[in-house]
Amino acid sequence: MNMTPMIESFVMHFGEMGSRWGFNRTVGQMYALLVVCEEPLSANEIAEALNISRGNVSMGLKELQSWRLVQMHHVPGDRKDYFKALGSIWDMANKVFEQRRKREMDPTLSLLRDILLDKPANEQEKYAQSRLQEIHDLLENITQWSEELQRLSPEKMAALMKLGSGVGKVLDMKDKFLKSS
Amino acid sequence: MNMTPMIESFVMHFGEMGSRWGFNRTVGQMYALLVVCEEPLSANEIAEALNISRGNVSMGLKELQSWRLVQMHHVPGDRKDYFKALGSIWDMANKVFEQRRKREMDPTLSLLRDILLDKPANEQEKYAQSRLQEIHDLLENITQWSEELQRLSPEKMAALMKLGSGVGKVLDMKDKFLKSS
DNA sequence: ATATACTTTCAGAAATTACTGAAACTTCAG
DNA sequence: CTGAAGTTTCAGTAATTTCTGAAAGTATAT
Repeated sequence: MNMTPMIESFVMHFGEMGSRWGFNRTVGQMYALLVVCEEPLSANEIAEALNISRGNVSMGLKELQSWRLVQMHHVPGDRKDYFKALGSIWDMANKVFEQRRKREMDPTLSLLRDILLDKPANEQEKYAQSRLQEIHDLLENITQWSEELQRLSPEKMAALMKLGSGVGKVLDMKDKFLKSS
Repeated sequence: MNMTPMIESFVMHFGEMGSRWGFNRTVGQMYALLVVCEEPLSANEIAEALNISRGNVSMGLKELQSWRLVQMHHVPGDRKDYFKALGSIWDMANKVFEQRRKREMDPTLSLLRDILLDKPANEQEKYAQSRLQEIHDLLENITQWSEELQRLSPEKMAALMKLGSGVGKVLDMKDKFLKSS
């Protein structure tokens, strides 16, 4: 597995971005490589192509598998494990969103719920709770929304995407529609 | 400025989350503190409350100001600068989304555009480009969407949020509406 | 001008996070 | 059962990121 310059530039870039998207550099590179390669790759091929240690590849693949972004493949008559990116790009985006929601919102939401159950002890806490309530409501809304979006069929998702700058219009439409019925 | 246990637990948690949300721990703590405090705080008060260095506070405030999440305040007859969280919670979420979009999607989008302008040199690159095209389209859609959402008025935003699990229904409605007109 | 009260900068220390590679483990064919 | 071919783990090291604090900078009142 040797990468053409085009593929290499993408793989390296994806590695850099990886850290911003919630996985580390090498995991990002590994995933990028598997996405652009049509045929499955063995762990050794990955390590070689990316020039990283075999152990690191093993851990990275484990992580990608736990996120269901990558699938193991067995080639008959070969003892090696082969790996391939799983699902459509939209699936992968979904997975990333889901992971991030779990790590970035759920813990905060649960802390906020706890705090909001307490009685405010003074004026300062009273004000604080009112702000926390706002944050809580917002996070809960975003969570619900993203769960809803995930449940949407790919076709509906595509329709929603295509709506693009028409979201506002649809809201208006909804009002009209409700009134007229 | 001494924090009650309730406030402290939120501030500390927000600090931990901060790193996941794109700013570092102390910046997260500082912002959390300013959000729950009704009256503006001076840089020294912040440093003292959070037990971090004065220099760090200065850098953090600079960052928060550059994101327009925090506003400087001058109290007449006092030479100190005072700081206060700016805008509604929704504004702040918007800022965070915008920042992240800039850091997490724009660079990738621009790289992908460049790569997709090149002619594929072989079958391997042909396949790679088809996957990259998918990623490109998805990112472009998400970008457009989020820009659209940002442009929406707070009221429409609220309406959209309240829609919650009704997104699917609105899509159906849109079809019906289009047909009937 | 100078003292004072405050803010900012930045080199280096500390803390965190990621990576390596050798050793332990697993699996399977003969 | 043994050894070959493969995988995983994890202690130690490397790289990166964050934080400190002392020094330099700025503004104002007198």
